Amino acid sequence: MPTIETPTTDALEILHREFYEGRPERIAALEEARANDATARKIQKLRAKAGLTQAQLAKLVGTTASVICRLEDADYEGHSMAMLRRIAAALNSRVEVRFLPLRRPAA
Amino acid sequence: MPTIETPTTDALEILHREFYEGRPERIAALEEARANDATARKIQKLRAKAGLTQAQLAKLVGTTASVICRLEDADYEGHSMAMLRRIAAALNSRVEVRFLPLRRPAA
DNA sequence: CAGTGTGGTCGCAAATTTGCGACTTGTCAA
DNA sequence: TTGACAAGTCGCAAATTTGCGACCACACTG
Repeated sequence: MPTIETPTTDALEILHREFYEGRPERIAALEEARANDATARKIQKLRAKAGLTQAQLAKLVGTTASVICRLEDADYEGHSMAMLRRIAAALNSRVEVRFLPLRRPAA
Repeated sequence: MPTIETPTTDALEILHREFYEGRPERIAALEEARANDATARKIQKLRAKAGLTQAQLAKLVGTTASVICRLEDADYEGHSMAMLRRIAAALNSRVEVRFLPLRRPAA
């Protein structure tokens, strides 16, 4: 156990230092989890904004509620552009993907 | 054949009026083709910017050149977030997806 | 010409996602 | 409590994507 010298009020920051710092593989996994969660919530938000239940959106998209539920699960790793586009189309939107420079972990 | 009254210099616009106007299904297909093409070119551009050949990027990503080639094909319809993220990670980037209001076909 | 490097196509097995029904949980109201 | 509804979980077959080798076309260079 390393001596902790920097006082911290943020438990998350401690965790970050403990498990991720200097470990690119873990950082990639973190980034991936973050991206999946972000996608899931965007779908959920878009559906909520349209005032639809999962079942209603499912019908619009041409699938079932359990599928929508899966897409809105933060731990789901299988997002495909095809499905995202179907969701978007049903909600009168379109999907845009962007490649951005890697967000630098707070110094 | 409808009489064309509005003079046009843009063949693409004529095509658009002929085949897509008022046909939501076709418009969706168009949007999809557009999105696939855009994604393909973003990958290509990102790779070019990094100064890599398809084979080199493939090695970084952990796959083969033919796979990269396929991803850069404008007609490829199978883009997945998982693969896009692998590409991004190899090129020190991250992927962001956004749902945008449907672009209104030019009035 | 032969040799090499880059981009591209095709086919097929392996891995992954989608489709969907069955079932559980939680909430709200009669 | 019962009924109804929204959300969520699980398992499995079907569909789709990925992995990868073999092969073609081109351009360039010795």
